[in-house]
Amino acid sequence: MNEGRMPGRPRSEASRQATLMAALELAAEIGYGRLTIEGIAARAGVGKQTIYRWWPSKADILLEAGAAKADLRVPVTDHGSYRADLRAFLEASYQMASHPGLADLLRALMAEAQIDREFGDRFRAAFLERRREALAVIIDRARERGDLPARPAPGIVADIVFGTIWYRTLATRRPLDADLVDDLIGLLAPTS
Amino acid sequence: MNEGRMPGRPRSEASRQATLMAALELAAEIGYGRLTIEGIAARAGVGKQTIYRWWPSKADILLEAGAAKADLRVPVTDHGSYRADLRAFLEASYQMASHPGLADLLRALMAEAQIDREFGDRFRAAFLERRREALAVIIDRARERGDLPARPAPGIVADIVFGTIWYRTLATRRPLDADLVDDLIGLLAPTS
Amino acid sequence: MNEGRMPGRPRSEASRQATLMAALELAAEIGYGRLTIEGIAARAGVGKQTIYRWWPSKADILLEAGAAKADLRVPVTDHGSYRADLRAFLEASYQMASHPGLADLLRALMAEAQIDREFGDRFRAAFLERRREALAVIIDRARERGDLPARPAPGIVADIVFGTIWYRTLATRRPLDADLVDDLIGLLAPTS
Amino acid sequence: MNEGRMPGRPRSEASRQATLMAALELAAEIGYGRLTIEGIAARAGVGKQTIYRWWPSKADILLEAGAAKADLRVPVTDHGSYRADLRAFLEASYQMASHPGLADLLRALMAEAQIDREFGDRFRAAFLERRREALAVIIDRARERGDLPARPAPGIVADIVFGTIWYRTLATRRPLDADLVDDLIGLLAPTS
DNA sequence: TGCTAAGCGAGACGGTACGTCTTGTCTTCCG
DNA sequence: CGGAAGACAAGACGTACCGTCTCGCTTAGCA
Repeated sequence: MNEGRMPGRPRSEASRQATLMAALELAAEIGYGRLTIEGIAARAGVGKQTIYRWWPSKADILLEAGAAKADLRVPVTDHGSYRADLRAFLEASYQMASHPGLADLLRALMAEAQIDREFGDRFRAAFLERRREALAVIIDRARERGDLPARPAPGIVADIVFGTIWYRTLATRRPLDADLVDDLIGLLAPTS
Repeated sequence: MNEGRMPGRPRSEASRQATLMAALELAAEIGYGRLTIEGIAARAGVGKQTIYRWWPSKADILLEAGAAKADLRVPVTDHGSYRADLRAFLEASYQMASHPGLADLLRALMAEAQIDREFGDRFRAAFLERRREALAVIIDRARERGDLPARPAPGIVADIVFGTIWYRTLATRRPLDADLVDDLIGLLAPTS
Repeated sequence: MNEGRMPGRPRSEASRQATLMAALELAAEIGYGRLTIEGIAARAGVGKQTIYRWWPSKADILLEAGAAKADLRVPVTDHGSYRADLRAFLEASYQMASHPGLADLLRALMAEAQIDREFGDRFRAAFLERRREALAVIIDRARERGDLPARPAPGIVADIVFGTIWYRTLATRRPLDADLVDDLIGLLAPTS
Repeated sequence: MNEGRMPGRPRSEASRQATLMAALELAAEIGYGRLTIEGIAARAGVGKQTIYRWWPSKADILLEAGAAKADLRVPVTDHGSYRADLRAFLEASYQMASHPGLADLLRALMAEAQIDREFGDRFRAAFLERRREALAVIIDRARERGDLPARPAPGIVADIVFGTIWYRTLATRRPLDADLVDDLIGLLAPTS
């Protein structure tokens, strides 16, 4: 649909990259709370209007920057059993949530999603739902194998898994650890 | 230690109440994102300085207002078994999270706790830790009864319980429901 | 040095004019003491920052507004004699000091010059010194004509002339009148 | 009518003195522009209300403090001639205006008199008119002696004398000096 | 000796204005 | 026409003082 050349000067990829980079750096240096559009524009050497033209809010800049930096796909390769698949998924997740810069970014985006409803919808679609879909692949595979416990229901497994990860990130600020992974697997994919 | 009268004009309880009330009302009407200290002061008929003198941020006003409104103690009365105690606790929690005004308030406070580190510490101490302590009472009672499963460890039970509740509140915006309560109990306090 | 176009949006002449006008009107209506930058901005339909960007204080706004309104050059045209030149100068001055709005403005600026040292320097340079220079032209001309009394010295003539005008304005609030003009001329430029 | 003792606790002379002293010291240290009633009360160890009970503005405190400190009567003792009386008066005046603390105080009070009309009336009555009356004594004595020039009229002499002194104080910030005294006497009380 | 009345230090109150910061829009010139 | 620069209107921020109002406590004269 986009193959026909657009009229006028094309969007500057350099400005886009500079903006995303500046937003990530500034957020890391001064924190999301003190992040401003003016600051990002100044750091990036970019006009403010250029930012307003392409992103609806500073949270959207970070969402795109985060998506670009850490391509957030989690491995859903087949490890032979639901239990092994789940362990791999959880360990990848806790790797991710343990990276301090990334954890700070996710905290800020989840916070903004509560305050700005419209960004919340975009964040859910662009991040939260993708993560649930990744887990859904594992669960579907287990169901086909006949490997999946009757309870809890698939959606509730996701609520428990992601709930625990997010609660650790947002409320206790302790990262996910190996003990918690073991306990979750013991509960959700028992051996017997 | 404080019973000796302080010198100077005593704090006005009327102003305190008016501020808390105004903050709750305005947050409900226009949302936390558009809430301002100026607006609260105007609605309450109170000087801005009076607010700044007693609360460090608008989130702290809402924290105190929420604590005053819904005295957040959850029932930890003894229902005879860990399973019954846990069910009562979860049902009370999901009652609370289902109250739309209260859920919005908690979302906003959890969001602010991510953005403002110092408020985060106060929020954790005044709300999150109290909730964990309530659950700890139930778990201790179960341990004394010999009613408590070996795994998961008590702290992790709390992470799973509160994680699931908060994830539903923050990420899916669907309240806790009876199915989820059943599944959680099935996992954490199995019958056999 | 400035002829090359500046980058960015140029200063809005409309905002500048509106600010000067609003300041003069408000000062006339409510008096200098009750004049506020917020009020000027509101009346002018201008952002506060636009005012702070271009003027260091409300007194400077009025100084510029006054300079713009009554272009304060006094006639120094040659009337043939020191006596006639001096009379013309004094009569123009007392015309000016008799205009009630202008007298109020000058009173306020002289007052502010006492309280704010830095504005005092600007006021001296932009107004008081210019007036002394105008009188100096008359005195120089008289000296060339051989028309100038030996005493008092030129600088002291200025102190006496302007001192009397300002004292009437500030201390007695009676404007300069014809009698005082006659007496000053009789003293400073006697006939014999 | 007031000689009968008032009921209630009498005014504290200690608080009055502390207030006047604190006002003078603070004005000298930080300048009239940054002087505040709160600051005076704090420095004096006095309640704000105690100040508001007795003085209508900070300028009135300084007016009373100045009057107390330098009792401002100028010598009007008879020196035998108008010329000698005038010289004594001018020299006493320029002594006064040369004292830097006092000059700053007078500048501030004259400035405030322009901005606050009601204080202006009090300042005129308590200070400016008294000074004119002192000069009037000298002029009356000269008239009785037959020593007084026909022109300028007595009131205009005062305008010229005080005008010159104040102009030097307010506009040029150079104190009155011996040359100016000589020239003024030469003009207003010529020898022949 | 106790009562009444006003002044006292302290400090919170409702407000106003400050000067700064940020937002999102606009207006210019350059490439 | 996209982009950098930067001025613009709007308005919230947190601070400083304002002038007023309670407090509990003197400190006097009057009973």
